[in-house]
Amino acid sequence: MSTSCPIAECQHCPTRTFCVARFIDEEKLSELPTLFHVGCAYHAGGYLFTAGESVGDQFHIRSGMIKTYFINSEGSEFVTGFYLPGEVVQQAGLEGVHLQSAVALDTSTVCRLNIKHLKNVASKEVAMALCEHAESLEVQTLSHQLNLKSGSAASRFAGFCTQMADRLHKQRRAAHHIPTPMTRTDIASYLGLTLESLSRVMSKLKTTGIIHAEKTFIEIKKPETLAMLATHLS
Amino acid sequence: MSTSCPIAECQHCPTRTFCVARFIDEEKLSELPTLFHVGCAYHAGGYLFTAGESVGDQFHIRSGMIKTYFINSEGSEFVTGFYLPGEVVQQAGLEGVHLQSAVALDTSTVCRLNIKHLKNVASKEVAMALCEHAESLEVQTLSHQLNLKSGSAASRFAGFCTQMADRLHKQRRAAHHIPTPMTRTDIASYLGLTLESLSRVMSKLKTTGIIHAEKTFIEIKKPETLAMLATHLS
DNA sequence: CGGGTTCTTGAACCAGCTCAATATGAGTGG
DNA sequence: CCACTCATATTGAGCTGGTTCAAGAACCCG
Repeated sequence: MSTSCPIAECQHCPTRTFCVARFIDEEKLSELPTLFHVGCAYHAGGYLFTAGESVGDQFHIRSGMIKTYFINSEGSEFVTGFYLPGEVVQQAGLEGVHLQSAVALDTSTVCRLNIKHLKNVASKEVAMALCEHAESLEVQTLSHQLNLKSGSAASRFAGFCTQMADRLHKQRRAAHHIPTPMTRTDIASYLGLTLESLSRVMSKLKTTGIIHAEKTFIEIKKPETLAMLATHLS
Repeated sequence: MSTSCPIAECQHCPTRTFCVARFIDEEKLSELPTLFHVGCAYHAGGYLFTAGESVGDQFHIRSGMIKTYFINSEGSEFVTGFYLPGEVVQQAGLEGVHLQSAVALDTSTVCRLNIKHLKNVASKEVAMALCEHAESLEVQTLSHQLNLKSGSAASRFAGFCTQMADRLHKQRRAAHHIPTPMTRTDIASYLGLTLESLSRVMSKLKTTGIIHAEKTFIEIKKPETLAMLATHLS
């Protein structure tokens, strides 16, 4: 149950309570330095991995923001997710080849955990931690899928905001202030909308005082109204 | 590498080459009977599990067809997948509570593998097999997500057909003949369309001779045209 | 202060939705 | 075996929200 991490940098790490490192046996701790790289730095536009590369690492975000996307057969980009500090970017299947690419939207630091080595020292607790990740990923995917299918443009955007707010809250950060280092085009793609539709929706929500939006952040003024918009499908 | 299964019923099982049972150590084989139930029968409308139940089993489909779905906050049903013989229905996170419900669309037989027991006898190979499942699930989810975002009604339906055809082919079955024990409403929900839109699309494809459709099956007449429709987003 | 990218706003159009009527088919009971 | 009933599927007509195309405004960075 000890959540203390042997490496000094980990003490203040936002992912400390999630990190699989907390499950590694005492006698295996010495292998940790070969197991992962702590706090790799990326600047905006830097790739964590690209589609087609073989899967090697699990990426724990410590600061900044990451977007994942893939390219369809016609060359258009489809954004599949945004990841906050404290969250983990990984392929659900930890084998094979990356299906997506992951890129830093901002200056970001990331811990890279080598999966192959991880498996060698893996205990049942580690396996369970990986399963937990998979589950929370699935929850996110399902709710996103629901959002894509059902909602109007406004409800999709509202859903995006409330989801981000929830995730920020989970990381002990201000839920009403959503940083947006990504472009509007990225958000639109994530929501399955055009840039213009998204822009219109945001304008309307701005004039009704539900949100305040600037280039680099969205501020939620009326969370309840937004939550209603998100669930009330119309 | 031995793929022989100790239980007689398994010899002709379509999931034999996927089944995690092939990785269980010889000395643990005796525990198999407590590990899973072979060939549970469900009739149309029978539930494998429902949302909210705690996750206990992994379901290997041997015959029939299964649909998974969930209900949103407003009570409408959203179909998330159809599963063929030889495929596996499971929660990606093998812990916690089911997020979705799974129901038989037809008379179906299913092997229920108890996950808790499975983990006790689990080897690294089993863990890897579970990861493989997770990966193929992710591939499916991503391509479905893409389909939902990008395509017209026709391309979504075409995507559905070609995906089903691929999966049937993978199970050594006639790829051009897709059994459809589900209702049109189910398919429409899966594709994020209304029943009427789907019906119109199917009618058009029928009159152009690309498919032939009856209540219980869809027959693909021109696979290439259909594949083109699926990828060519317009 | 340009020059490029990103974002906003407007106007026309169209794919898919809604509402509504009809058709088909499976199941039931006479 | 046929008639009735209910659920499911098809087809039509009009509407609407989101897209497309296009022009202009704001912003960033050298």
